[in-house]
Amino acid sequence: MTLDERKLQILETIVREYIQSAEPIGSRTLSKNPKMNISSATIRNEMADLEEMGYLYQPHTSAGRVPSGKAYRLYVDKLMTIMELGGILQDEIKSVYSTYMDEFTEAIQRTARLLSHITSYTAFSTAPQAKYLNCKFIKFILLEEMKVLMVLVTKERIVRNYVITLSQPAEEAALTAVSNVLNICLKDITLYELNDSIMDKLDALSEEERELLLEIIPLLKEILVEEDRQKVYSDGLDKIFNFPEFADIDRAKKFIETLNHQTILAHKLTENIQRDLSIQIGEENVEEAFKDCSVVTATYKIDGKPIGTFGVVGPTRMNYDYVVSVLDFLRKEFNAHISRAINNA
Amino acid sequence: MTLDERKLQILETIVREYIQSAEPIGSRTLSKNPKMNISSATIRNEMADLEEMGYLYQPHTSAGRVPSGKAYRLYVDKLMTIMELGGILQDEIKSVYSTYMDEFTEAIQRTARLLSHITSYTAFSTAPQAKYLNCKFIKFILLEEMKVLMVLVTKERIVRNYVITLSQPAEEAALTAVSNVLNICLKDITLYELNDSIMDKLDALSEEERELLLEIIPLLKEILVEEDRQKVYSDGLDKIFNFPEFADIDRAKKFIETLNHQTILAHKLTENIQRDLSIQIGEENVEEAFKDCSVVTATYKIDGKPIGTFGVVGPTRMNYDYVVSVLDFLRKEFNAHISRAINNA
DNA sequence: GTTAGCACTCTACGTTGTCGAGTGCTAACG
DNA sequence: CGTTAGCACTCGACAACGTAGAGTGCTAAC
Repeated sequence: MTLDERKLQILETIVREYIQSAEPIGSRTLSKNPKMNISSATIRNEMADLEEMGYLYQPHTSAGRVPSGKAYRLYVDKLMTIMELGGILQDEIKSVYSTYMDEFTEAIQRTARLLSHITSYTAFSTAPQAKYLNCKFIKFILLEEMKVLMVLVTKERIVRNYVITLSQPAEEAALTAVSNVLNICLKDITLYELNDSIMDKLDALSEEERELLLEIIPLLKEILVEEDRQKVYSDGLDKIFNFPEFADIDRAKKFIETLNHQTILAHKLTENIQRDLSIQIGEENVEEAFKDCSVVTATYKIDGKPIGTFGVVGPTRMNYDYVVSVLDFLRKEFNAHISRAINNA
Repeated sequence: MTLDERKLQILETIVREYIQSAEPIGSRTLSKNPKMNISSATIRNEMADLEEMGYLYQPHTSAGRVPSGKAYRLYVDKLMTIMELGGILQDEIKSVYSTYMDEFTEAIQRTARLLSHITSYTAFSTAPQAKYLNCKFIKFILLEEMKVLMVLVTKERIVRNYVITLSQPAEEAALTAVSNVLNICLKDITLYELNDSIMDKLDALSEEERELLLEIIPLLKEILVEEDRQKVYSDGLDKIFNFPEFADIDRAKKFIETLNHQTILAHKLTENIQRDLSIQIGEENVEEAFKDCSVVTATYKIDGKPIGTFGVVGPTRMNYDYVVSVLDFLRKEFNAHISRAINNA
């Protein structure tokens, strides 16, 4: 059996209507649709075929049909149309990014809020992974004899602080010397790329300074690992309650639980960081709580390199056309915003 | 009618049992309680009195009785006993604070997690209010010609960064001079107390430096206001689903919505910051979503001054004895932890 | 190949009846 | 006079039952 033109059209209509109504679609309802000028009996036959092919299923005998994950996948891959966002919406998004944001973190948090607001789904965003960030410079501030505050500023204007505990007292001057060496080595590379080339520079340092540097380098690497437990910001957790499929309290509980689990979420959001847009539908999600959800994410980039993501999660019955359109627009706006921020610098 | 000894005992038993079972308590059930050696008929009479006095009510005619807010209030004020925590629990709490935490923010976030974990209620904690923090020092780092990164370190070992945009280019040396003046003026006082005394020091500065300082001071004050939109960390949002009174999806939605509202929450948590422990029961809460919840908060202090809070929220049918015991212990441990951190410095 | 018609299925929903827990009232008891 | 046993009554929870309506699959006719 093949998916001919008519079957496709029927399937598309079912998906569209079901996304709207959340109610199983029956043959009679469908035949009333102005686009359909075939009888309900014919549609019944076609629907039976589509069910056999795995695109539809019935919650129970004598109910209408509901699209399966396979149907949504087909819809998303072949039938969906990305539309241009309305001017008002475009303006709203742009205005968020027009007020200049000094703090990158703030921009990424606001993006989650904006996203949830305009899509009415639960949204989230991830802070950039440390390994992808380009150092601008490192500065050390002596807090106490054995404690040093390291301030790390990246090209993307992300500021991070780390308190480092040393094994022996350090002096202000030595710290300055060490930071100078580090700043030269790290110029325009990521912390991740910091390699042994730094050893060449050791000659310029005094014995004491060298020891200090050798103590600090492993700590830098440690921070990297630490940081990979990535921060995730979410917004609109309550939005999930607007969907009848989550009226069941157990399901809602599982959902909220999972969304509060930073580690799971961080992994979920970055597994497709290589793609500009990624859509995962129902069973395609490995996480138990997302098996009846769809997750759509977009990747943001710096200098063409993907460094973080944002996205929404909602029922599989998601308004994919709209969500994808919004995410694609937002992705471009956000990239533009970052690049403005960096080049302004 | 007066609350005699027997009425009190009956009321106490009802509260205790209802907290356990979440089911209305009937006279027969109560008469079976070993502590009660009066018949169910007598209890019925007493219950009728207690209802008339406003301590109990019936969900419907032929149901048992349920404690009112007034009953919980009486229970909490007069009948409850704070117990000593079990040794294992004490150890668990202490171990969290024994690993030295460099970042204050981390400690406060972990406290929320710990609290939710050991009480099984939704927990939260607030970061300290900027106005209560004691400056240790301020440092400026020149990012670009017109942009300065201000690093603020407090005695409590809280590190904050702010990017400041200047009206005209600044030089490294001028920034150092300005930070020196500020560091002297702010020594051991809070940002909030920063007053005009600073004007006396202006003589020591060059014209250029003076202008810079005058530009930075208002920004400092602005940060103060900004910061008063206080950060709140929460944990165990999903815990609320464990209570049958929140099985209703609308109620759960309202709850999650409110808990995601930083501003409301921040206000809620700090309104009783002057008290070591505060308990708000049901209708005593002004927030709509908390009208059938109880909120218990504890205040943490530095040098005897209250600077922030943490606490839990759950159904009015809350295990007050346990929660208060935990919060009181945690409060003391946390205070001790902070004071260790500061004095170690 | 398409459609009308029909018997069939299953859920949602309202009705009805029963059970049990709990109450208030009254009368009797110590 | 406070306490208690007894009794009639109330009400929600729950199961059983019946009906309405939406939808299906199959068959026969177009």
